[in-house]
Amino acid sequence: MTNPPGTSEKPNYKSTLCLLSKGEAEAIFPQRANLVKREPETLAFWEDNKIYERLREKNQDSPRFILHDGPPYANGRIHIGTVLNKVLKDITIRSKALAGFDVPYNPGWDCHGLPIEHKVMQEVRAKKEDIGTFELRGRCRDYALHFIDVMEQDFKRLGVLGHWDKPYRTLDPAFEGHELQLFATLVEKGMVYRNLKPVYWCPGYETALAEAEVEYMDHTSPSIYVKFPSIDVEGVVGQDCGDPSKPLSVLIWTTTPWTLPANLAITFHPDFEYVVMETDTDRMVMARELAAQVAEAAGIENYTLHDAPRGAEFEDKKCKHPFIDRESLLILGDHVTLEAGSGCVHTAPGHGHEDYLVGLKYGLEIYSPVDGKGRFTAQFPEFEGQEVEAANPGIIRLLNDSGLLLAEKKITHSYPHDWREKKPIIFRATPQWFISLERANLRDQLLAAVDQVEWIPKWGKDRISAMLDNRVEWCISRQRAWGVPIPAIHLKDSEESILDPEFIREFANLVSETGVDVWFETIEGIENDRTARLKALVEKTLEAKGVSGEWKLDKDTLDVWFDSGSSHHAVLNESYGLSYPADLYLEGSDQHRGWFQSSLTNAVAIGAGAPFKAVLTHGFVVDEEGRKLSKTLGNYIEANEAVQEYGADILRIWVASEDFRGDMSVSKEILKQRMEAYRRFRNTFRFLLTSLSDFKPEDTVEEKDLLEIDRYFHGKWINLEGNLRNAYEKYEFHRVYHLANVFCTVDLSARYLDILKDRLYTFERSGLARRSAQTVLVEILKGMVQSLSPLMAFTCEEAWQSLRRLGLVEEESVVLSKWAAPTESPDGSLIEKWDWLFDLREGVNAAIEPERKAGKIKQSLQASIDLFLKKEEDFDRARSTMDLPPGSDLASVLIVSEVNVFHGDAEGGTVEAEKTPGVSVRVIPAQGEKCVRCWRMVENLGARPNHPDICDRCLEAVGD
RNA sequence: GGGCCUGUAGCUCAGCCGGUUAGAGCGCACGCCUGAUAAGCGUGAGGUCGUUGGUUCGAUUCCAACCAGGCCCA
Repeated sequence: MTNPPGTSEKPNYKSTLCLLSKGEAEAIFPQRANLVKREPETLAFWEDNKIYERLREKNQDSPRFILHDGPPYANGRIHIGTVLNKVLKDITIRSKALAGFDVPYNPGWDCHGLPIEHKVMQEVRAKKEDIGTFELRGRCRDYALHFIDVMEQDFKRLGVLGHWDKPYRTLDPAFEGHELQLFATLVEKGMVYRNLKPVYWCPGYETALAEAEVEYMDHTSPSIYVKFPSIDVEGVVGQDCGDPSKPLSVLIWTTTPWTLPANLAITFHPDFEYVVMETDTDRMVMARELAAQVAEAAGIENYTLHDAPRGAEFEDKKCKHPFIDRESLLILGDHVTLEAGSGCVHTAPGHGHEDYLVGLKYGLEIYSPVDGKGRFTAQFPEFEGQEVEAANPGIIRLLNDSGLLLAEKKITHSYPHDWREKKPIIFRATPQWFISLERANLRDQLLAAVDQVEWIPKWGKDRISAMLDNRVEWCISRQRAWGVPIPAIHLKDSEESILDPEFIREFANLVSETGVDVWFETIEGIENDRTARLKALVEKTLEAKGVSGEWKLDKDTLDVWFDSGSSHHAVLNESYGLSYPADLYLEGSDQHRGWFQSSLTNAVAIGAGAPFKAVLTHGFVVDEEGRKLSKTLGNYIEANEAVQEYGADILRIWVASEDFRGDMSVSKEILKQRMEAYRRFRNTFRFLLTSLSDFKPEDTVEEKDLLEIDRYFHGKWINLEGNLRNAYEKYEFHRVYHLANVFCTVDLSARYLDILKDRLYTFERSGLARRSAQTVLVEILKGMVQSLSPLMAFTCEEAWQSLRRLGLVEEESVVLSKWAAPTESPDGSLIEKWDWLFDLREGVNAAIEPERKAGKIKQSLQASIDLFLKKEEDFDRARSTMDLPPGSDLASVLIVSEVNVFHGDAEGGTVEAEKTPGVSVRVIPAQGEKCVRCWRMVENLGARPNHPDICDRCLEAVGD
């Protein structure tokens, strides 16, 4: 190369370098991600080429890994929490595929239940329409199907692989059929029973209300203190409790006098201190802390308080009901508070939730002498037919007449109202269906099953065990329209509902065939083929039982947790090409109460054992301060907006980067940081790809011939890959992210690649040194792209396609690739030596810095380094590295022009290297002239007259 | 109020069975380069390890209480 005629500038030899133009580099792998545009293209590539289906086919003979999808509720677009969950599942699927498993994944949807019914009802009411259950269900179905569609698109956009063409949905006839078959088995085994339970009840509509249909509003009620005369409380309070001639009673407080007829007990707190308040006429038991309040409310001025035992001592004593010939049992409960009342709580198990629970514990009757219209029944004859609210004054009068009313006031407080009519509602015991944890040893079986499962993290086991320990029963019936019916037959002249296993099984078959709507059609008197079949089934069943007469079908539906809790039965079978049990359930930690428990209960109850071998839970998405996300707090991140703004890969990286066992923070700031990390990964891929543009598999250099530094970085990669696989194996995805990030940033970008630039650009194109580097770079790049593909699914596919165009990989998609058998672990002493050299390099860089600040040196290539090494072994290592072939020699590693090493103490002008004790560094400006081609300072430039400005090494590369 | 969980630099994470000046990457500041360039390199400043007690010769690491937050119940 010579100067072009007429110029006086030195030639720059740039065209002799192995450098790509910007355009060439862009063609290989664009620098800018443009994820929002490019990701859909990658998606189309996967879909058009049926990559997931081919993955299944390719691995069909491999061991299976079944991740059973917990069905999200189909009532809206995805949110950041759903993103978290689905991405974790996809990372799992993709990493298991890399590990060689066959990974079937059928996404599911939970379709029934109140939120949808609610939403549809609102629309119906807004239009003032009048529709029946059947019509309502049709609209609910449309609603669910619409959102399944929307969510499917959202999930796919995140890059989630799976059988989107064969999802499972709890509204599918096949699903409902399986669910009812499972239910039949439970009935057969005698696990299902009927009992009373108080629910919110709207007397106006004569219907049960869900909690979401209840609004709390101010309401004025009577506030009364009532004396329950002692039967045997005397024995507990002892002799020194005032004048024994005064009657002793237990004092209760209530704002619903009408529930007194249903009183069966009085609840004490086991740990509170109680007293006997002695007045001029009475002795009354109450909590010490509330005594003054009671006295004030009752206008009592003269009284004495006598110590009584703590609450626990009162257990099992009895009082007389104030106006019914019945006993009231004294019992204990932690729900008693000191906020108001007397500390002795009027307990009517048929009219309150906590009363119910404590009643169950003590085996009390769930008693409720109130009918569906909110009127007293014949069980309370004095007031039969009266509406309960209207009966309050009468009951108060009754108390007053018997002298058991201590005080009466009015109180305005928050009280449940019907959300439609805004009328006060009541709590009333109604017949419900239950699965008992007590029967057939179910609880013990559940706990034993829990023991067989791997809970990740481990505390999941404690959490679910504690819940099972405390759970008495599972109420599986709901008075709703949008659900799977409980197939019970009701005889007109009977209180009973019949659950017949045979009938349920045949009904289930009918459902699998024609859908569950037939039940509701029959209730509404619609006549068609299927309702005729159902009616015939009912008749046949009744006949077989020897019963006759008019019948009706019950209107109750199954709890939606029963739906999703049946998914193992409906999905993990041949119809989906799956098998039982699943290897993994992966959901948020709230599902210990929800899906994990309902699935486990249903599975164990039918004798199938736990439906999962392992259960993995993740935390919830919160903001940077650890607070929950909310639109009103302004910390809300809209999932689809984030995908549009940053791209799915950024969200995927975010999911991977945080430890999901705790809560996961998200904010714009955090996503921006993930974007920075993404850029680093992307630029590294790009640098590697462009450095390999002239490399062919046949250029591969054998391991033994690799330059030493190349062997070192190859070894570092092998170690890292092992660690990455291990992290995936343990579901520690955040370790994958952090390990890869550090490797990319430190080992590659700051060290290896920076050092390699000289070799890749200036050395002879097909010489051993350059090919040696490329050999290792291919390995690292392929491995990185593969191992990071579960995280950055889109970008890694993009990089894989670039590798394919360069002829460096075979498989059509990174999804179809597999991890190779683990490579032999690298030479430990080599690693140790070079780790030390890189520590030394930090000392050298630190020593150069002041020179740079002083303006004596700009690029490190302008420096010459003297190293003083005290230890002989250190000296030997440095010395031998100095003499390694170009590219692997110490000067190349330090990116300086010259290195001299000395054995012994430091001389003047040196800096101690911090990380390598016993080594001192002196930095001096390198002598000689700058080679215009490789930019090193060299003393013997111009060995050949026609190339006066380049060094010997460059001469070789340039040839002539 | 109860069960389970979380709390290390601005952010995301490491810190094994308690033991020398608590680490990393990002971000930030300053500087270099212009042959990864809407890139790359170097150096540096940031932490009373949620708080308070206790155990110990010694605690971020063990125990207790408390505070803040999360999930599930109530």
